[in-house]
Amino acid sequence: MSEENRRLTEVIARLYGGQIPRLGLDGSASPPRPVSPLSGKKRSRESMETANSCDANSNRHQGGDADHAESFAADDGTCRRIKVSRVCRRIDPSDTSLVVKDGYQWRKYGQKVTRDNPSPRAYFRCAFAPSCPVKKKVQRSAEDSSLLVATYEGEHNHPHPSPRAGELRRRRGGPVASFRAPFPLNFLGPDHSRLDLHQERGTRCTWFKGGHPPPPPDLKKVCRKVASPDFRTALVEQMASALTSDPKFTGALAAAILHKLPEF
DNA sequence: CGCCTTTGACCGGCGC
DNA sequence: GCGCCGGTCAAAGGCG
Repeated sequence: MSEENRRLTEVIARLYGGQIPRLGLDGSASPPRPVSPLSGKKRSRESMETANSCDANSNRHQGGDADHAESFAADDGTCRRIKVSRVCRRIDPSDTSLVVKDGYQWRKYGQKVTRDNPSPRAYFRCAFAPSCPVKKKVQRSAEDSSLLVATYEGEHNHPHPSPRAGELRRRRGGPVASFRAPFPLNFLGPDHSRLDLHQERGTRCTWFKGGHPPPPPDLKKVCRKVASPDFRTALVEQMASALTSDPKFTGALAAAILHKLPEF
């Protein structure tokens, strides 16, 4: 039996060896492909080991904020394959939330303490589309508690929601919502006209000129103005200024930089 | 009120 | 056959 297992393992390794594509950090390099859902509740441990084969790679790059590796796991001995990818992120060791922000919406359906790691492993399903087969496991690295390892199984069968859309989506009551930015969302353009994005919920952003009540906005004009290099430069400068003048932001930035510095 | 998280129970594969 | 273990379910409580 074990001999047969060994031979099967070799066959699988030959079949899938060299077919592991590399993606960018956001995993967006390949278009979404339909993926067959896991048949039954479990996958074989052999498949899991295949999926985890990139561990060494991931841990080798702990200096970075995130690492990404990817593999395919065979399912039920058929030719169907499940895309498995891993993402490592460095987080605050005191942060126990087990949340890896990737732009998608996830619904937690379980948490378990595993044998090989004292920190709990959280199980998430994609909540953006009910039929989406993608699952995510998040667990702190056993060696480095400041390293969060997210394992993605399967591929999304829906377009990637914009990062903001993911955050904006309300917990209930429909897909549209407002969000509170950490800095004022009204900008002075190079000609001292003002774009005010800090509106009440349900209203569109409007364009102020000279601080007077706005005329009905001409959306095309607004878009042209926002797209102009002058306005974008002014926008970046004001955003940078707003961020750097916020003591909370500079404090967090300093802490993040200190965290990255090697210890001597 | 409805959605989300938590958490103990349960299920099924695997090794002995 | 039994126990271990990872993964999933689902009831209960929390929260906005």
